Formats: sequence, structure tokens, C-alpha cells
Amino acid sequence: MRHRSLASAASASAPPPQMPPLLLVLFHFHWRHHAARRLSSTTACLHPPPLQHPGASASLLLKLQDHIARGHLSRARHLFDQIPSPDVRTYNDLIRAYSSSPTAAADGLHLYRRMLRHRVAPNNYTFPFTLKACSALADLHCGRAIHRHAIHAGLHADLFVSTALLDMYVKCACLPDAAHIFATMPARDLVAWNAMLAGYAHHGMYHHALAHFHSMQMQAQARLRPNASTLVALLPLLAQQGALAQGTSVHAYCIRACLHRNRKLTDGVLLGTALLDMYAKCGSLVYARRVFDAMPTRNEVTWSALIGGFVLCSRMTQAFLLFKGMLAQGLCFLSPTSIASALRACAALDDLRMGEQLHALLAKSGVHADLTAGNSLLSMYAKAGLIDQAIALFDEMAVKDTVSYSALVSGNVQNGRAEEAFLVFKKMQACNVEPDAATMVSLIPACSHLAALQHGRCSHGSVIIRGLASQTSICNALIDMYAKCGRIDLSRQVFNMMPSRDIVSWNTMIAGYGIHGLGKEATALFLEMNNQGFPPDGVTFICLLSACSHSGLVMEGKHWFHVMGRRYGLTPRMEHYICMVDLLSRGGFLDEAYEFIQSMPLRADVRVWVALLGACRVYKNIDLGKRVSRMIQELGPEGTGNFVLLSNIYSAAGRFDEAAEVRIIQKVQGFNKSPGCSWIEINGSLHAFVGGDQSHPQSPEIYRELDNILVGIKKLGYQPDTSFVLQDLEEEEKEKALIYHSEKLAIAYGILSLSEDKTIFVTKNLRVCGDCHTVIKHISLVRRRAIIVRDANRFHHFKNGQCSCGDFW
DNA sequence: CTAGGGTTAG
Repeated sequence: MRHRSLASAASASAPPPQMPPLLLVLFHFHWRHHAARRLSSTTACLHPPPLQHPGASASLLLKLQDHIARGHLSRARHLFDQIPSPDVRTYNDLIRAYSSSPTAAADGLHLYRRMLRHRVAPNNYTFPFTLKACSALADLHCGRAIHRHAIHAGLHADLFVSTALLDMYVKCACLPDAAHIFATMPARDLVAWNAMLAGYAHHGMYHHALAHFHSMQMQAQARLRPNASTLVALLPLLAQQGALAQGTSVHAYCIRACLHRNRKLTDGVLLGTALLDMYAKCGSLVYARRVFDAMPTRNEVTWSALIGGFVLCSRMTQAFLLFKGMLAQGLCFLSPTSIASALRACAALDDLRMGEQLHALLAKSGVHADLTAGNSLLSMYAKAGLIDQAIALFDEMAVKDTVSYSALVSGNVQNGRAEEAFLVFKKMQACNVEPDAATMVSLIPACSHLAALQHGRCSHGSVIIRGLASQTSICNALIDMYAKCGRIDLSRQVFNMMPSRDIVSWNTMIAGYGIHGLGKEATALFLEMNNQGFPPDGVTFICLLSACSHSGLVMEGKHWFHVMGRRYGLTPRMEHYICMVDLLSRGGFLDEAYEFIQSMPLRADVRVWVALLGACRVYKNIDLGKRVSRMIQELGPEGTGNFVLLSNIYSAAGRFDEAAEVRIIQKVQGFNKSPGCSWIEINGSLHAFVGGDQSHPQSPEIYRELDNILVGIKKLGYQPDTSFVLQDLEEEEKEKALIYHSEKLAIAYGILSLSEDKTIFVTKNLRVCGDCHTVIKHISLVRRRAIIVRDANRFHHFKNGQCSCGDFW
């Protein structure tokens, strides 16, 4: 407090220092320049006064100044070259002009080199300009050279020079060097503090940045009151951390210090934008909107920050309205960034038509080549199911980065094209584009989808090598992958070892137990989740209920359903009712399930009835099945599965005419049944089979093996259950159609390829049929093999003639 | 100052 400068002395009657009024702030602003000038001029005295220009007329020099002032750099250069031996000031003027335009920065450095060649000594004005050019070019090598020159000239401690050095190291991503400069500067002004803060902030060094800001506040001098630049660097950090309380107090400070109405117009826009962005990122859209409305001037960044904020908070419809409002103001605010946000809204709203209009807008406004917007367009098409469009767009893109590739990887996975996803990943590596966490989070589900454990383990290894293995989202994907690849033990290992878990981690692990029929373990984990104070969400209960359902834990399932509303205050959604119907009907309580549907507060949609229909099929309850299928027809079947189920019901009842009719309706309406397909991974490569498939190179052996097995198990009393065949065929023909179901072929191939101690793991895209289920049980007995089959629904562990699902498949 | 790709349930 003792070294109060003239600024604070002048404002002795000012309010306490934490509440600086406008005058104080502005005054400090001027004062900084004076202080800097003073400092510079003392060091400048060490150097000889500027030379005269022999041969250069005063009018030439004036003209040169004029060109520089008007930004006519080439004309200025023309004049400059006519001066036989320019002095340091003339060099400085032109270098300064070059360095303030990023495209001319290289010319500025050339001129500097020429200056040295001509033995003109640079002074305290030269270095900041040349360093600025280095910053613009991110030319660290040159920056370090100039640093040495400055030391040589004894000017490195000058306030302007050292601040420029600091800034150069920040822009060249050398934070330790920047911090060293900062620490050793004999004097630091607000600009230096701000530069250092911005450096930490831009490099995501949250703790360093906050510590820096705190020590900045600890500086007693009133001249270190944060200005707009300080807060513009600080606010994104608070936003990222969701620190609403701190952000709000920054806002309050801005108002007290009148920074939001800064005389520099850009400061006001930047600060307002940073503030509204902070509010939006902290989930406080009302305040974001209020800041926005109060801003006297806005730019395109302001608009896209607000629109992006609404998208971030999943307020897609409102985001869209804002976007339209922006367009209504004219096209001056339109930017690729806001289009990218609007495209995200389209993708989430499933509004393909609007997405296509945005595509057109993007093309028209000439920002088609923008990488960000292109990537979100690509993703929008993929999410809408138009994977071919997405691929075409990807091929058209002149520049592709990690995000483009990741979007295509996940687009393929979302459209059920796991193998293509791997191909894209390979291509990405061939093109030397580095995968990051998001890429891997997209790729790992492809392994889950294929149940390709070897691929999954490779991905796990790759994630470890890249140092991503401790990230929560990566671990979540790994838990899911191991569970779906039949290694629930490894899922649990990943779960146990991960440093921090989120709700997805718990849900995924519970779901993993569920598909393995480990209802007790699922319940235990749910209880542990409670003990650790993790509040379950709606998805948790879907996972838990379906786990009970797959394990035949009907009573427990009912219990949790009631607890969900009563203890956790969660309102059941349609998905929960589906789980309950599934639970009851799978357990054989068909009538109770029917009554349950009648008593639902929501109007049951098709999916609810389909859950019941599946059980009618299994329990061969044709009466109820008829009623249910009538409901389904009324509601209109969605997707293919329902047609197949319905047709199956009729087939099983021997009513093939009606079964055929359903098939015809299906064809007419354009739903194609996806063919049953099974696959097995042997030594890291996948072998896929469809029913009656003979395309595999080892087909003859496979069929021989399968026939041998069938002869063997028929002796044990196995009778093919021909009710599972869909077409209307003669009994003998039906039997043949059954024999060569894809899962049987894959298992036969597994027996041939794997030694006896190895578990055979087969995956099927649809559900395993009842006949195959019986046959596989027999195989596990006569061939003494452990067999795991993952179907569209769950896992079946076959061993010694038994199945883990207790035949409630 | 803004912004693109990502994990769970059926």
C-alpha cells in the first residue's frame, strides 16, 4: 500500500479497492502507458540517437509515413527501398506496419534481417514488432533468435520487450519459457499479467490460470484491477468448470467496474459474449439470454455462442428459433459456427429436411469448405440414417481431421456397419490422422457390436498406449465391450479400476450383468451404487428391470418398479413399462402382463405389445397372441421385427396362409427382414454365416461335422421342433431348413477350429430359435464344449447340456 | 469471445 502510485493517490476518496468505479479503471488504463513509456525511455537512453538519412529528403520520409498510415505496404516498401541507408526509426515503422498484418509478418522478419545485415542496431521498439511477427507465424526458432538479440542488446528486461517475449512464447506454445520470462521481469504491468493468464487459459491449464489470477488479485497495486482482457481470458475457464457462482461474481464486478460498457467497443462485445457463454455453459440459459438482450452491440460470435448454448442444454427447438431470428436480422451474423450448432439441433430433432436446407445455406453462403460445419453436416446425415450421403460428403471434403474421421466411424457404427467402421479407422491411421478419445469411444462399440473380443482387446491396448485408458467415457465403452464380448469378468475389472465413475458407468455395468442373466449381481451393484450415494436415473431402472427379466426375477423386478417411483421419485416412462411387460410375460404371467398393460397410465405403444407378443410365441398362447397382434396391427408395426414375430406366431399355429399374408404386407410396405446371421471370431478374424451358407472355404467339413453331431444327438432323443420354421414346407424340408441355421454352422466351425479347452463364442444378430437352443445344449454335452451364444437379446452360456438362461430365452 | 465427432437402456 505504501507504493501507491499517483493513480491511487488521486483517487483517495474512491470506494474500497474491490469496487473500482469507472474513472479509476480508465485512469489506470492511461497510467499503464505512461509507466511503460517511462521505463522504455530510460533503457532507450543506452542507445545512440537515430541517424540522419543521408540522401533521403524530408518529403520522401513524409510520403513513406503516409503510405504506412494508409496501409499501402507495397508502395511504402517501394519508397523505403529508395532510401540509401534507412535509420532504425524508419525500419521500425515499416516492420511495425508489416507485423500488424498477419499475412505480411514474414516480410517484417525479412526486413529485420536486412536491418541486421546493414548493421543498424535494433532498439526497444524494434523487438516488440519483430516478436509480434514471430507470434503471428508461430515461429519459435526465429523468436528465440530475437530473444538472444534482445539479451545481447541489453533490452530483454524492457517492459515492452519482455511482454512481447512472453507473448511470443505463449503463442508458440512454450508455456514454461513464458512463465520464466514473467517470473524474471523486473516490472509487470496488467498487459503482462493478462498475457500470461491468456497463455494458461488457452492451453487448458486451469489450475495454473486460476492460481495466476489469484496472485494477480493479491498484488496490492490498484493498477492491477482486472480489465476486459483479463476477464475475457478468465471466463471461459469458469465456464468449462461450470463455476456459476464465481462467474456470477465476475459479472457483478464487470457491472461495478462498468467494464460491460467499455469505451473500446470490441471489449464490450467480447466481454458480453464471454459472459453469456459462461452462463450458458453453466446451464443458466435465462441469464445468458438476459446478457445477450442487454448487449448494445453483438457480432456473429455473440449469436453463435447463444445458439450453441441452447444446443448444449438440449433446447433444440429454441436454438432453432434463435437461429431463425438471427437470419431475420440479415446475413451479416451468419457464420459456419452457428450453422454447425443449428445442424446439431437438426440431428437431435431428427429433422432431415431442415438439415438439408442448412446444407444448401452453407453452400450458398460460400462457407461450404468450412471444416467444422462440414463435420457436423456429415454427422447429421449419418444420424439420419443416410450413411451413403455422409460418405459422399466425407469424400468431397478437401480437408479432413480427426473429427471428420471420428464422425464417419461412429456414423458407420450407428448404422450397423461395424466392419466399415474398422475400415475407416484403418484409413485414418494410413493417412496419419491421430485418433483421440472420441474416436476410440466411437470405435469400441464396433467391437461390442461384432462381439469381436480380439478387436476389442486391440482397441483396449491402443487406448492404453495413447494414454486414454483412465478416461471415464473410454472405460464406459470398454465395460460395455467386454460385457457384450462375453467377458463380464473383464468388464468388472475395468469398472473397479477406473478412477472416477459417472452414471453411465454404473448403468453399463448393471446392463452387462443383465444380458448375462446375472440378476443377483445386477441388484447387488445397484445397492452398492446407492451406498456410494450415486442417485440412479431412469436408465438405471431400465437396466435393472431388464436384468431381473433376463434372470426370471419377477418378484424383485416388481419390487424395483415400485421403489423407483416411491423412493426415487422417478416417473416411469414407456421404456419402463416395456421392461415390466417383458418381465411378467417372460416369466409366464401372460394374463398379468395383459392386465398390467390395461392399467398403464400411458397409452401403450407398439413396443409394449410386441414384448407381450414375444412371450405368446414362446408359451404358444395363440388366443392372447391373436388379440395382441390385432393391437399391433391397429397401432401399425414399426420396423421389421414385429412382422417377423407376428408371422412366427401364425407359423407356429400352423396357420401358414396368415403367416404368408403378414410377409406380403411386410414386402409391400417396404420392410425387409434382415437375414439371420451368426459369426465367430477365430484368431482375430471374423467368420460369418447365414442360414444354409456354403460360401465358407471350409464348408464341406463344417457340414460334415454338423451332420455327425445331429446323428449323435438324435440317438439321445433329440427331435427337431419344426414349428420354428417360417415357410410352409413339407416336414422333411422343414427339418433341413432348421438344420442349417446360421448359429449351428458357426458353432460347427468353432468346434473344428478351436481346441477342446477353448470356449466357443458365437454371436447372432437375431434371437436364437428354440430348436437351435435345444441342439446347442446337446452339443455342449456330447462334444464336452463350453459354448456361449450372444443373440439380439442376451447371453446364453451352454455347458454340460444346460443353459444359463433356464430356457427362458 | 463462439464452434464440429463420443459411452448406457429397449
